[in-house]
Amino acid sequence: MNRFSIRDIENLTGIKAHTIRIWEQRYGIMQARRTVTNIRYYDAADLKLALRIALLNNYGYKISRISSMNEQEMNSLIQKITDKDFKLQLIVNELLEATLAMDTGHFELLLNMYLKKHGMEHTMESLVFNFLEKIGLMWMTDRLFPAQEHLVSNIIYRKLALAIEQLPLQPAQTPEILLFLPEGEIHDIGLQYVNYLLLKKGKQTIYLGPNAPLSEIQFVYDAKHPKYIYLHLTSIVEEFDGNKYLQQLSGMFPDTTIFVSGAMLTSRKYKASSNMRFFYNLTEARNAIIAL
DNA sequence: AAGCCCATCGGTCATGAGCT
DNA sequence: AGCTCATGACCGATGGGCTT
Repeated sequence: MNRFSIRDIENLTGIKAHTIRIWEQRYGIMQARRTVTNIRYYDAADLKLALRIALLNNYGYKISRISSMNEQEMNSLIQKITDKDFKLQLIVNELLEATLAMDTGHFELLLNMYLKKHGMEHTMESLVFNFLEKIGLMWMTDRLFPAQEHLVSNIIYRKLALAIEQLPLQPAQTPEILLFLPEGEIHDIGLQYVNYLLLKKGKQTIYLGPNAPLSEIQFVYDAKHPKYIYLHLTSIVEEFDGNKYLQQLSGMFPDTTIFVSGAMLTSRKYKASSNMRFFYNLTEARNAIIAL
């Protein structure tokens, strides 16, 4: 945990592992410590530096130039660059560093600054999802303590809840869309964000949230008769038979259009029933759902 | 301007060893 | 056994600088 392999660094920075080895060899940067069996490993401080180097390198700085800089030079150079994408990546990196350091104060400060400047939608779509993608990568490979992930996702969740709270109350009408995550799926920031967008558009929603068993869906459905159902599948648990689950769901609510999103749907074994619409990423799903 | 040389960068391949 | 990692050799693309 919080100890990274060269592959982790590759995934998080986008620099190929071999290139990292070559840079280390040729320029002496990103020096790794080694296990007793000579395998490279990196800590949070190494990752922080690697992210900076990757950022500058992507921006066009030659590695020979970067490797000749000391930390202060690098920092002042980074501060000078005003390119939008560069700034965004920089903040994503800072969020990542704050997460590893469990510096919730700094994390919230960064998030608040961005929210104030860009608003909820832009913050979620460009900053938060970008950040969550990297966090997800670390989470899936056990590079992050669950507590570290929880601390920061709670902050994001709180911002969303506050934004929802501040929306004007809608007059009661037929609920249009039921949102939930299946049992075992606990990461509902994306779902809550879709909920926020729908509410903002004046749609009625029923938000069942994460970890919702089918019996509960049935119960709520019978009482509220939503026009649409939306669910997102994030993490694939070994025991979870997605196809069987989706077929079951489709059979339970044959007259309701069911929207499903999640990267796992790209696998060929998943087939959408006639009342089901698949979306391979959250952005597509979001756009389709708010257009309802 | 065109041609050439050379350094730099980053990619592939082969090989041997570690990991699960 | 099959994947992952480390290393070295080599190769092609690029670009700066120099000569013709």
